[in-house]
Amino acid sequence: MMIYQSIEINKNRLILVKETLFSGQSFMWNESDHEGGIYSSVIDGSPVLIKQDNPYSLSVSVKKNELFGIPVRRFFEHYFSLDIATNSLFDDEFAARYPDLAFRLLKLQGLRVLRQDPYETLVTFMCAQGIGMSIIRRQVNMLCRYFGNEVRVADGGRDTPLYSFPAPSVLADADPALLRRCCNNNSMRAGNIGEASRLLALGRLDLQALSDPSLPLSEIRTELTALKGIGFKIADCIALFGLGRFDAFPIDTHVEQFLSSWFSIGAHQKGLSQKRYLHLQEKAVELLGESLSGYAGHHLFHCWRTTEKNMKAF
DNA sequence: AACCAGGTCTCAG
DNA sequence: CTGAGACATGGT
Repeated sequence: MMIYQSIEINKNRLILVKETLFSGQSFMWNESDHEGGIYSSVIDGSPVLIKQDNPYSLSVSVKKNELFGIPVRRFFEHYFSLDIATNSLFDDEFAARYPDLAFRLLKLQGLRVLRQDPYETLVTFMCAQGIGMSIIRRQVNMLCRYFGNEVRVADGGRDTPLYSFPAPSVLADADPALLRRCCNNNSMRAGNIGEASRLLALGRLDLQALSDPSLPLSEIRTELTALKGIGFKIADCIALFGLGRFDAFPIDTHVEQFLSSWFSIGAHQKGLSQKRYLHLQEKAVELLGESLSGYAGHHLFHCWRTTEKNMKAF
């Protein structure tokens, strides 16, 4: 018997975005014109169905009363970061300086950055080096398929198998050849993910401790970049998407492009050295404000990809 | 057919 | 500290 919970959200238009669905494990809200989107995932070992009933509300189906010991409704309010006012990510000064952009961003007020599982986020972004979203998604899907646990869920009429994201101890002991296949045949990446998983399984690295909101971002970055395969960008992504640090501002190839194109930040050089990365980040935070720069940056990221690069929705 | 994808590491200068 | 090359493969 499925327990059916309903969540209503502000008066924003909201739709599930599939573009950022790396795995079926993680996703984001987005504005869109169609309704009725349905999304399935495995959270805390349980199959979860999330459905858009109308532009203003979602419904969540899950067999449990609680996820991670938190009542389901409250969990999803946290998961979808409903505590964040997405209509004030960009202030009046920003709107005055960039009126056209501010207008375009209005449509994205439904875009929500999720508070996702730290380990899942870490592995997912370790899979995201210099390749397209489709390959990233495939890697994470394969990791779940081969190393996660299967759960079944009634999706409308049919019975679809879902797979949980594997625990650190599982990837820590994974068969190297199979792990490499799941990592786009990149043995270096597979090795790095295995090594990071081993450190976590052994307790040498504690992502829970890194979730402490009082930690300075620089300290989080220092801890994460100590791992092979994690540089500034991925460390900041883990902080933003996996540690709930909406003040973390990752700079990838798209962000670098819009910083230059829209805001004339860092226009004259190319290549992202560590020094330049920190410089661009400082300028971006100056522009977007300290506390939610990463959240705002994600709105800009999405706006750039959809309205300037004309990339597909998923 | 090139070139770009949610980069990072290594190694030379 | 900076720059070039390797890593790998699907999309446009």
